Amino acid sequence: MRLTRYFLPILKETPAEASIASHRLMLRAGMIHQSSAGIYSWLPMGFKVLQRLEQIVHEEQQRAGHIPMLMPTLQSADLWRESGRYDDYGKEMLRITDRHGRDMLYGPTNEELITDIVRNSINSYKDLPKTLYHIQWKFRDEVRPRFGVMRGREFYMKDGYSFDVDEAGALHSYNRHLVSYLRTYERMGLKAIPMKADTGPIGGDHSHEFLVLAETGESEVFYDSRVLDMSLGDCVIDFDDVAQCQDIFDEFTTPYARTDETHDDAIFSDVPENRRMSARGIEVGQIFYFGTKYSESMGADVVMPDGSRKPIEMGSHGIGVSRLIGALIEANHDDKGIIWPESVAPFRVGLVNLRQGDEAADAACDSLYSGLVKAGLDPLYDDRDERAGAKFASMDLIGCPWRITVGPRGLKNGVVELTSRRTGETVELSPEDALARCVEIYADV
RNA sequence: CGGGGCGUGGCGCAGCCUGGUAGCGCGACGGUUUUGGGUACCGUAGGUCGGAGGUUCGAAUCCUCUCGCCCCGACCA
Repeated sequence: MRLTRYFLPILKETPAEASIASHRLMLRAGMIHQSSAGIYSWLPMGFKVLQRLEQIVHEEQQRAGHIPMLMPTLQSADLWRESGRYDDYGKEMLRITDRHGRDMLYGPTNEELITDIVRNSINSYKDLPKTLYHIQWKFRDEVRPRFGVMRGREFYMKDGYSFDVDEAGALHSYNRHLVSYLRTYERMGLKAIPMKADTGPIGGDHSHEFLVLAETGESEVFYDSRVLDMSLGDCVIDFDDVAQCQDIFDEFTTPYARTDETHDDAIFSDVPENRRMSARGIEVGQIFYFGTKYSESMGADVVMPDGSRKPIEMGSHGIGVSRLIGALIEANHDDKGIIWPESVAPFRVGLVNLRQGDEAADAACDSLYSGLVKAGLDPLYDDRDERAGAKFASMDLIGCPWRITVGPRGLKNGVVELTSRRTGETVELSPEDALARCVEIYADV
């Protein structure tokens, strides 16, 4: 993309309403525009990042064997009356009446809808297990939306629902989700720690929240510093392998890691003192096995081999996709701007022409630009007639992980510069080598 | 839902207390200049001062109501 043809409304000054880094930087980098409290338009740059995250989530979900679909945002109140949640949910649920006076609502989540679909089409134990998911906009009418997309009223979320015959199957689904989430966050360059979560009125042991450590996080967390060293890395995972998923689950959930909701000082004190940490965290996902709460109240059951009927064992599992962008920026920025991890960068390489209009510089940039495009590196070419300082500042703000700088001075010696946004390190290379180096960097991203 | 704050050109703000018909910086536009980390200068355009009502000869400014937004807390993912 050539910057002169793009829509990137960069702000030089910080808008007054933004108090935390991610919100400030998203506004300044022209990623979002507030439409009303907790509701945002996603401008082209922000939308691009959102799509990158969405793509990773889709790939990892499908890798784990989960099936994509799409449910509507508007739902009928009748289904929610069946489950009993229409009255329980309170004012957070946005209620709407259509022209015929029917009660509708903007979905804050989709258990009822998916249970309705499944009960209509799944009748036998032979049809299970299944995990269906979608990525769709949700609305929760928060009392106090804040921090930009971190706590919006409208937000984009992947929510998946697992359906199993029995508890053992449901627990495998649960473990499988935990493993797939670990992979998902790792791919995004994020350290998200699974922490034992409160299961609320339904009870049970089986809920974990995934927390990204950040000073601006809304939850207080306590953990054994050992969790920070754990990663899946290149581990090959067979998501149908019950034992392997269980092992990974055990490995990652054994060290102490809890939010203030489930924190227990007595257990925490068993952690060696030098590893006992407390911090703040942003919740970017949650998995939950809740058994038959909805299948019983809504009559979703299957016929078993012996001819009896059994309510389906269910779980629901969510990743806050729009919130993740906030979390990513909180975890990856400096005073100049955003520092995108390679895997989620809206543009993978920034190309800066220091002397627009200079014949040699323009030609070198054009050639590099088409090379980068051909290599699938999705470059952003700053071809504005601006001074070097302004171009550098813009690139630093929007956070392209790599920047190729082209100017007459370097070209005289046959070189351009390749700079890492994260380290600031610069190397001089021939244009061909700079391109090759970028291809190499992104080879396995 | 309790507490606090703010609405004035696209953005950041001053003016309000002590009423006299709106100003600064950034940005935009036109020019000159400059050219490897947000260049300097000259000029131009752009505002029913969130809205409604009231007081007054006169309201951005005072009073009442209202809408919107932000922050702290409680709540929630």
